[in-house]
Amino acid sequence: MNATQQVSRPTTDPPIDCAEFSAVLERLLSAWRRLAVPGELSPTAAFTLSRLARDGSSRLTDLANSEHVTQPAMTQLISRLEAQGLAERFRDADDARVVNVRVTAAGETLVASRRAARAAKATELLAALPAAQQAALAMALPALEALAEVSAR
Amino acid sequence: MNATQQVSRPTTDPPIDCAEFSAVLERLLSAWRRLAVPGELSPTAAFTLSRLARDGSSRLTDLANSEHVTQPAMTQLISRLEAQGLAERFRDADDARVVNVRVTAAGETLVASRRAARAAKATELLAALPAAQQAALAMALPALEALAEVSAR
DNA sequence: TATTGTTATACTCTATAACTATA
DNA sequence: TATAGTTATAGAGTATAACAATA
Repeated sequence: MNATQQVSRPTTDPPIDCAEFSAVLERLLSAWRRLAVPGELSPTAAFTLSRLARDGSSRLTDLANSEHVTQPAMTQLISRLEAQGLAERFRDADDARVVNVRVTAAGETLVASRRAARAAKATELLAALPAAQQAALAMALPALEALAEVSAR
Repeated sequence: MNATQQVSRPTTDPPIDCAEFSAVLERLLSAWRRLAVPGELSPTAAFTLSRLARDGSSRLTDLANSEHVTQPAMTQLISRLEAQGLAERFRDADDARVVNVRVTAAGETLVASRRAARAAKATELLAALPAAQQAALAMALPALEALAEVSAR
């Protein structure tokens, strides 16, 4: 039967154990959750604000979809962020039904400080790894970036 | 002053941009969070159950600490998992105050099916990357694993 | 007296359903 | 009539404080 011979996949034999990769990512996510800056922001709020800071303003509905929460939940989340002075609504010029959201200066400051805090933790954790593993991560950085990109849909 | 010469770090010059790495990881985790298997389990419940399945039984207090929730919150979470037949309490032989928790067979089944679902998603997403990037991720897998390990404290 | 866990209570966040305004 | 968003209400999950049992 020649089952040992890969059939019609020239060079694309699975070079990576997807289940293993998925499991590792889950553990990383679990760990990340724990070193999240406590207090101030809920996970969804943090990701939403971070996204607004990264990608610019966005429609309320789009935010709801991309964070996988309902429209009413996002309405309330944005209201909370607005009350905290971290984000603000503005009407759409073309369609009066639409509500756009953008981060405020205070929001950007907060996002930046949270990022800095996480980067500091990351520095500390990465320093605990042997140089070879650090190098492997450095080499995989573009791939991780690409994966985040394709996963963001 | 010779500031350009690294002082006492022979070969461990930062081989990786920690801020960049942290930012990418944040995006990746944000995306990963959304493709979590929906419904049934809260994030904390899922992580707790997954941990029990991976590392074996654990004290209630340790679970609370490792998931960064309070003891009462973990008490209730375990009660919920117990009511769903996914985990169970058992008393400690040495110390009658202690409550240990373990996953049930049903719990293991659920964890396994969730893992499989995520692995399937991972397979799909990874397949969208060029072979070179897949290879880079495969090479970085042990390092990611080690990072998850050191982050778990 | 300290530690382990539970119960009581209140608050935050989210979902579903019903509603308003605009297209 | 469909779409964008809000309001109303209820439920899940968590925290703080007070408590019970054991060490």
